[in-house]
Amino acid sequence: MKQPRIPALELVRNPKPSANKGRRVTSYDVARLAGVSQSAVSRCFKPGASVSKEMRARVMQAARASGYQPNAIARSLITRRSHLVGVILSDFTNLHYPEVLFELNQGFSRRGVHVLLFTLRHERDVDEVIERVLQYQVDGVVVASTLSPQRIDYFAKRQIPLVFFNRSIRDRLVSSVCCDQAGGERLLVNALVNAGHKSFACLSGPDDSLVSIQRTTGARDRLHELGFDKIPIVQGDYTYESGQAGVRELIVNNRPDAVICANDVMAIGCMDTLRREYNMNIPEDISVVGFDGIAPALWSGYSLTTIRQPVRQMSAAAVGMIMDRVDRPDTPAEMRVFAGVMQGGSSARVA
Amino acid sequence: MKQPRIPALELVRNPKPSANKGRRVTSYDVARLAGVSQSAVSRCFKPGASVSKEMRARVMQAARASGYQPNAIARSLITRRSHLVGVILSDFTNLHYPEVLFELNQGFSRRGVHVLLFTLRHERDVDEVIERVLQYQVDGVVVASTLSPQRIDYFAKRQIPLVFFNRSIRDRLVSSVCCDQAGGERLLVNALVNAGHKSFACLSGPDDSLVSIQRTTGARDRLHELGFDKIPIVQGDYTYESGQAGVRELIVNNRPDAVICANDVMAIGCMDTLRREYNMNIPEDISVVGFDGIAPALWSGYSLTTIRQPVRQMSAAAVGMIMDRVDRPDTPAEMRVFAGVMQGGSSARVA
DNA sequence: GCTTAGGATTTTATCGCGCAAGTAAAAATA
DNA sequence: TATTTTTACTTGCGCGATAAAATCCTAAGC
Repeated sequence: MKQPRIPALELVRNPKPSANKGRRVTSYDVARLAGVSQSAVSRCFKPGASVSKEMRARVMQAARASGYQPNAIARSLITRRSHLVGVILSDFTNLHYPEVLFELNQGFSRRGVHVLLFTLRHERDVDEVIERVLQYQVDGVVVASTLSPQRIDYFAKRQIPLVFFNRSIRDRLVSSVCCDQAGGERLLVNALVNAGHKSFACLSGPDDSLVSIQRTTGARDRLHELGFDKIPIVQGDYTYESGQAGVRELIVNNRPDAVICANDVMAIGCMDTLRREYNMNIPEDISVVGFDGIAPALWSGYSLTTIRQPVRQMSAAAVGMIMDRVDRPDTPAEMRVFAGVMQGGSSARVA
Repeated sequence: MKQPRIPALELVRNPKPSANKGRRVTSYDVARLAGVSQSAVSRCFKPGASVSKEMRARVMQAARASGYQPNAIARSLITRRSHLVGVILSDFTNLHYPEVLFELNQGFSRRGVHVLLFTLRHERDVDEVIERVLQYQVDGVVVASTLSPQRIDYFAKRQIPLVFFNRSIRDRLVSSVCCDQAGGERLLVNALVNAGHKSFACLSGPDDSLVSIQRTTGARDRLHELGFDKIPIVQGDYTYESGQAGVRELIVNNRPDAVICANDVMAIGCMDTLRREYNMNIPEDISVVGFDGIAPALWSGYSLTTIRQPVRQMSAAAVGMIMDRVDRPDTPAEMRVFAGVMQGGSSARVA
């Protein structure tokens, strides 16, 4: 049975075209204004669609006149592509993360994808946050935190691209972009040992941080290989203050001639404390090395010897991996490990 | 020829409930699993809806079993509330912005609203970026950049809440949250003058930055009031390097005994250069002051005397203003100006 | 010259993405 | 029976994909 043409639907939709205060302008409005069908408007906004020149001109003019902008939300419902990605980071006190976020955002933005940002106060909040991310039908998720295996399974089953940033999972291979933490530490240790340092100490991050463990054990293992045993390790939490507190403890108990810090911010805390509270000269009296390569490490007041993570390349890789898997969902998981590069400074005597 | 009605719609929708690989779970799926209607499922996820205990339990169990999460995109289409806000910031090299972003994100997150992040390479890109933000039907926009009057009109007409962060518009009152830039500079100048400084110099930000203009003219005007004329001003761009370059120029040409920097990062660049290149003691030989109160200003290596912007309060205010206007669109525009607080350090002799 | 078949192109009509609001109906309670 | 709670049905948010219809173009045929 044939439906009769729906009468005057347009009038019902928008009783007074002039009084659309606060109302959104839809493609119907533009269609009516241009005297064409709604789908014609739709095709005009889709690159590569077959539209005649006159039609496109007329529609575009009507669109401009009415201030029409396609509704990305409605569009994503039908295309099943939101052009949204979730980025989940822990905190910003570690100055490394803002740099990562900036690069990720730039990378996605260039591809017409937008970043939905989530920051965690504690890594254990991640599961609750993930649920909220997923409700927005993001095209993918970049996460700098660990996830439960069930959660990872869920992503796999739903075929939602997921890339870990500087995290990897023991049991299975998941897509991730990492910096070679242990390798970086080995570079630092080699340089310190070659320069004649004899007693070492480590300042680690929080013990639920995999990155911290990788770095600290990387350094310790290499020291063991080179014949240095019983390396004292003090635990910090990546903050400046914990760098200060940690080095005080080390100075009192161990008086090392090289302090290996699990990140730059703590290394900077160390340096300030060594100079101002213990009147030590760096690197003559003691060497300090960090990890990350944050901007302040380059400030001439510190000139920190550290391992710079190639943040730009790593971010570009993460973006690329997400987008590849968006286009072809069966792309297999891949781990990409980037070498950190030693950034010579003057906070350590190195060979 | 007329198509026959598609039969067995549910079966077409999801041929094999068990094999829904990659397919989204919808409220229909949950409804079928729980043996209820789709609207019942919908109401179970709406707080305050009238649903019997047994029904809710059954639905929730089915939801859990199938891994159902409501589709926020589809929901927002009908409710006209996306629970998304756009945050537009310029760059991250100024370490102040990550702090702002973090606080904004926390504030919105607590209210169940999510941040869509946009960063500008140049402030002039803002119009293009705004269009993309609006396509996502954001509930509001927080922007730390200037906007054209037409664009502001557009927001007003569409009744989209818009709050400027540390920007205000000359011609009309728009909703904004600001720090009292000039007032902060006056505090600094007063303290410097009282401590006996005689020759001053300013290091400004880029000349398209309203904030920089407000700060630098604020300082200069107060100096004029106190009888100090002809204050040399060197222009920087808020970066560490421009702080270094700027102070070199000042030392060669003017040799001031107090340098007033338009932000902390430049002030830090100044300090490092004065100490390392000119062997000067701070604050004995020269005083340096900044503005913002970023975390590194508190590092004991700098202990910068500066004006701390109350970032947390300002962000909370911005969040509140957006949300108020979301709930009641006719809330009038309001400008909230927060006092910066002087953060005593040891980078300047102050009274 | 005009007409028309046949194909290529453009345009229109319809449907549904997933959900929630409104309304009508049914069940439970007073 | 009258009232309240709970449930089911229908519709439409705004748009894009699809298929159907309309239009245009070309060239053969008279």
